[in-house]
Amino acid sequence: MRQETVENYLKTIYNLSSNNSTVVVNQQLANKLEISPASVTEGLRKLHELKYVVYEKSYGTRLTSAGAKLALSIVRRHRIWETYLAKELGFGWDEVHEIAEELEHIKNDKLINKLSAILGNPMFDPHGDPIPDAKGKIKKSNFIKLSEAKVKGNYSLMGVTDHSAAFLKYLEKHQLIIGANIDIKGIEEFDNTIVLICNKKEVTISAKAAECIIVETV
Amino acid sequence: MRQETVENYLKTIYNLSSNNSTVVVNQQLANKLEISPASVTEGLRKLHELKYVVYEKSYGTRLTSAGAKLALSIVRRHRIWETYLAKELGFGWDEVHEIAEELEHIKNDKLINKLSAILGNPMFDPHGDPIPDAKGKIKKSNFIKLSEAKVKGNYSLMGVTDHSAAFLKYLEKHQLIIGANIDIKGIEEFDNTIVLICNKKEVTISAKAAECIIVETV
DNA sequence: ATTATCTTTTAGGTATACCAAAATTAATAA
DNA sequence: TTATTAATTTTGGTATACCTAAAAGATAAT
Ligand SMILES: [Mn+2]
Ligand SMILES: [Mn+2]
Ligand SMILES: [Mn+2]
Ligand SMILES: [Mn+2]
Repeated sequence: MRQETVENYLKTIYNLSSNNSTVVVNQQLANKLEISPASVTEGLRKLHELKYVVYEKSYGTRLTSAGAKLALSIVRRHRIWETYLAKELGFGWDEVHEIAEELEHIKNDKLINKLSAILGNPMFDPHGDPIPDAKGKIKKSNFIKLSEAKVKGNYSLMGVTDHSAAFLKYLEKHQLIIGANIDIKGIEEFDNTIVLICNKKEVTISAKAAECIIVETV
Repeated sequence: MRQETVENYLKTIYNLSSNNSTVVVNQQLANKLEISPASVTEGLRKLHELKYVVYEKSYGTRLTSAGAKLALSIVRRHRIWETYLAKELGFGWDEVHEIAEELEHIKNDKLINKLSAILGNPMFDPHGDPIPDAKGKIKKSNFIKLSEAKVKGNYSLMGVTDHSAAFLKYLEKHQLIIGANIDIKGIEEFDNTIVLICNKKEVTISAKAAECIIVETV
C-alpha cells in the first residue's frame, strides 16, 4: 500500500473516531475519503494485514496502537503546517487546510519540529484543533459545541469542526474568529437557531452552523 | 499519468538537456529516475501523447514548449524550497535536496511566490543553481567547471553539480562553500588532480570532483 | 417472523506504474 | 562489410488503487 494512502486512511479513521470514540463504519470512511464502499473494504483489509487497524467484518474498524501513533503524527504534521501557513506565511484560515492536505505527507521529523519551534510549539491550529506534541500527546480540553450552549451564557470561540472555505469565510464576515467573545441572547425553540452578540453586533446562527462551532465557557 | 510522475520525468529531462542542450536518451533517464529502460520507453510514449515531449523512437527525447514550461516550474519550486530550507529553517546544503524532492510537487503558486518574496527573490539556490522566476525565466551565467580552470587563475566558487550529501560534506570540510575564493596552484598533468588554495589552506581536488565544482573567474 | 431497506462484501474489471526477458535496432570494431 | 556489442523496444506479467454491479448480511418496520 502506498504510504500516502495508508496515511490518508489512518488520519481519517482517527478524525472520525476521536469525535465518537467508537468504531468507525465503512460508510463514513467512504464519504470522507471520497471513494466507494467497496474500495474501503479492500483498504481496511490491507491496513488490518499491516496491523494498523483492527477491522471486524461488517461491524467496524478501530486503530491499533501502531495505527494511532502513525495517525497522530500525520495529524501533527497537518496542524503544524496549517499554523505555519497562517502565522508565518500569511495565509487565511480558509486557505490552509487544502495546502496542508498535501504537506502533511512530507516525512521529515526535523522539519516539522523546526516549524513547531519557530511557532513556539503551539497547542492549537488556526481552526482551534489541538496539535499533538512530538510524542503524540494531545492536550485535551473541555470545550463544547455552540449548539450545546445555554441562553445568557458567555462563551469564547475556540474552534470549528468544519474547515470548508465557505464556512470559514462566513464566520469571518461576522467576526466570529478564534478568541471571539460570544453572548447568547436567545435560542429559537422551533429550529434551534441561535441569536448571539459578537463584537457588539447581533448575529443569527443556524443550528447546523452551531454544530460546527466550538466554544469554552468564560 | 500521475502528476508526480509527469513532473519527475519532465524535471529530469530538463536537467539532462540543459547541460547538453541536446536530446536526452533513454538510458540517462533510466539512471536518474532509477527505473528500467523498458519503463522509460513506456513513460516517454505517454508524455509524447500528452504533448509534453517530442519522443523519437530509438533516437531521443526533447521537451516541447509546454513541457519546458512545466519543467521550469518544478525546478523553480525545488530550488526555492531548497533555499528556504537552508536560509530560513537552518538546514545544511547537504540536507535540502532530499526534502525538496518531495516539496517540489506541492502545487500552489501563491505559496512558492510567498517563500520567494521572503527570501528576497533569490537568483541562486544553496548549490549555486539558478532559480527560474515566476515566468520561468532563468538568469544565465558564464560560469565554468573547476576542471576547466587554469593554473595561477583566481576563482570564486559559484556552485556544484553533484548534490549528494557525501560530496557536499567533503567540500564543506575544506571550506569549499559557495563564495569561497580559490587560487589554482597547480594541475597534475598525469591525472588532472588540482592543487588549490582556499582560505589559506592547500587542498588537493581529484579531477572527478573538479568536474562537479562550478566557478567564476575573479 | 417476514419483508423491506440499508450497509457491506464479493466478483469481476480498469488504469497506472513498474518489472524481467526476449526481440529488435543502432552503433562500433574488426 | 560483417560481426560483436550496446541501447532500445516489445511482450507478457505484477502490484496498487480504484470502480460497478451483484450477492450477502444486518437493521428496522410491519
Ligand atoms: Mn485541516
Ligand atoms: Mn492527505
Ligand atoms: Mn536539488
Ligand atoms: Mn520529485
